[in-house]
Amino acid sequence: MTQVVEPELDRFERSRVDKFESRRGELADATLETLGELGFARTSLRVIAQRTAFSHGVLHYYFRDKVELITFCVRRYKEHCVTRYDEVVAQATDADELALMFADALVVTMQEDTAMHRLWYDMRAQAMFEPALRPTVADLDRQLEEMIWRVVKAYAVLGGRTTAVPSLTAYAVYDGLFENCLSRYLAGDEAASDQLREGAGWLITTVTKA
Amino acid sequence: MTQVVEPELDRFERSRVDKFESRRGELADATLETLGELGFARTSLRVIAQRTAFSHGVLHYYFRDKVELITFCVRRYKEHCVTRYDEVVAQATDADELALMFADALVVTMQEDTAMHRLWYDMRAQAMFEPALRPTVADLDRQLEEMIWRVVKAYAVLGGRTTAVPSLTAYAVYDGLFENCLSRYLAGDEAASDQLREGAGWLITTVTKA
DNA sequence: CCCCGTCCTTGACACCTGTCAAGAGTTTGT
DNA sequence: ACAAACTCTTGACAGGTGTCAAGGACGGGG
Repeated sequence: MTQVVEPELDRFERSRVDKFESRRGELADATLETLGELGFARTSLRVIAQRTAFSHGVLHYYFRDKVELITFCVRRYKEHCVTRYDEVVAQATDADELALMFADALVVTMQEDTAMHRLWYDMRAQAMFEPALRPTVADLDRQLEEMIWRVVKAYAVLGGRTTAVPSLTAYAVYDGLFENCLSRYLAGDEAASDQLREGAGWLITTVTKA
Repeated sequence: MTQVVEPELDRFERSRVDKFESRRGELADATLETLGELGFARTSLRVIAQRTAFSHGVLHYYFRDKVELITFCVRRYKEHCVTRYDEVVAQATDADELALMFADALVVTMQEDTAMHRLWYDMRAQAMFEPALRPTVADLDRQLEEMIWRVVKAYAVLGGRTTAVPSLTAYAVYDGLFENCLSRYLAGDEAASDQLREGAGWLITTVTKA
């Protein structure tokens, strides 16, 4: 009996859950888009809903409250960007090539995913005031640190070098460079991209040593 | 006639203006305190006034609107911190001493002026979304860059070295390190101070070269 | 003494926020 | 075809926001 009925229910249940999750994702994407454009403080549920085919009430059908919606969005965003440079690491055959490809990848993502990066820096700043955001931010920060560290280690291995600083420090300086350039890029500074490229190239030689 | 009356009026006018400016400063200090504690998004005029001896209406007597209040506060804050390390530069007699004193000064200000630094990072993130804030933030950013650059140049001169990167890059990496450590310090990470000290010591040797 | 300018309070305004209950509309199972 | 479950809309709520006009309190000059 259970062998016959349960799979039926499972399939059924799964499709229902899938649909639910799919709509959650749809709403989360609209939320991310709005957050990236307006920033944390200026984004309201009504404005988010305005960018979907639905009305503002639907957000409370799919998410308990604003906090759950936003944490869901951040986790979704995380998956998009936390392995961004892994294929660069995989493809590069020597240290110099890796350095160039990595610097280029940084520039490209700064130019293409500008709004999402800006949102990330906004969220991290908000986390300094709102302890509720800290676990999520700290988790994402750690993953970004590991991502940078994979690049640095790969560069060291390919170039026969060793790392010169802890991964935390390496991440911090790369992040500072990126944030600085992003800020200038947003303000219309044409030189920001080149500064990022050159800064990244210089950094990878200094966080490692012969 | 004019020689007699005008100075009287001037003195009179000056004392009136002085009182006005003094109260503006008083209100701005309360505003800064509140901003540092609550952050940009969560600070309202009523909460600010609650921290003074006055009611919320007084803010519109001394400031045209919220934007003028906040820009006034930021310029006031700027003066406090933009020459913070100049005496370190003046006192140090050799490169190693300068490096140690600078690193210590960074740690001390992170620990003592935590709220103000947090506010600064908040404001800079908000400026990415609000073009109205960008001129003020860009101006302060440039002054901070110059402040760091004075330290780096002094280190280079004392140690018989030359600078290895543009001042923009030097500032960006120092800033990234500081922001990262501040964030961890706020979250209660005991190691943040040491990480900042060591990171700063390492950085000053890498943004210069023999 | 009274008046007038300065300083500050009070109370209101229009608007926006997150939240949620009540109920439509739609799909699904029987 | 009927009923039940799911999906979504509507409208309201309590509270918060920046802003400003009206007016009270105070103090020095006529």
